[in-house]
Amino acid sequence: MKWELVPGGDLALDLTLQSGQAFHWEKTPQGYWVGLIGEIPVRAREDGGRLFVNPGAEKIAAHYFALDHPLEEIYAAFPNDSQSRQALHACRGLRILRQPLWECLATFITSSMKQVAHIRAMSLALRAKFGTPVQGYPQPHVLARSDELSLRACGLGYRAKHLLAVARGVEEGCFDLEGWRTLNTADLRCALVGLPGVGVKVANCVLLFAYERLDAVPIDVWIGRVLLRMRGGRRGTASQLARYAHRRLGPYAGYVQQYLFHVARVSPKIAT
DNA sequence: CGCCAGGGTCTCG
DNA sequence: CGAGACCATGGC
Repeated sequence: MKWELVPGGDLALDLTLQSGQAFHWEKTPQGYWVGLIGEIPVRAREDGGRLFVNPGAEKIAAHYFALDHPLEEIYAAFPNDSQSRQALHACRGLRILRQPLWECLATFITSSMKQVAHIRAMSLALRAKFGTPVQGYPQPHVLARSDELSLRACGLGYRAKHLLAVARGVEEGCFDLEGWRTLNTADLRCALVGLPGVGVKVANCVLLFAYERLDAVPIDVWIGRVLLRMRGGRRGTASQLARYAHRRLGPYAGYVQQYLFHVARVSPKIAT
């Protein structure tokens, strides 16, 4: 099997693909990952922090895995508390992906009140039922011509209505996901929150994982617990927690959040 | 069986 | 504005 080295280093591929950003990658018994970047089939493996992919996929992989993110600068901006430092130590090389807009938005619309394994199951079911021959994430126009019952058959439950409505809005041109790239983060968040089934949390996931807004902080139940501990047990409203996270976690708050999230989720019992 | 999950929306005070 | 009910599904 042929492999090409992708220039750039310091990538922890397992952590990156297991940290609840993208849900369709699969690790083979041979130890490499297979998946799709958009519609392009890609296999990838990591050795000593360096990324190797199938010939021809170097460019798209470098972009998707964000090998250009300045990790040392990001780490220098990490907050200096024990939780953040421990998370950094445990997750060094974990990168925030640059995902295609639609599939990121769609998968996180289906994510509400679901565990990571369930989100993966729904994503795979949608790809199998509606996807292209290579089972890329079904495009908006495909879902737009479907119906709520067919989406529910993929395990979406009440989320089916939201996904269908957003797919139809994108297809009709009401929701210009690509055009919204030029908006500043606050305006972009407002635009996303205007979509059915998209609240602040899902909007921040899409801001962070697809729109390259590395200061966006999705606050789910796990990060909520982390912030609760950071605040010494003091609770707060959603907007209070958001302000606190932004101030406390710094200019790359989204990166810090992802490291904290992964550590909390993988080893929930370890209290620091 | 009860509890929980990378929540959003609507209603009521 | 803030709290609570409700929404489906699957794993444990």
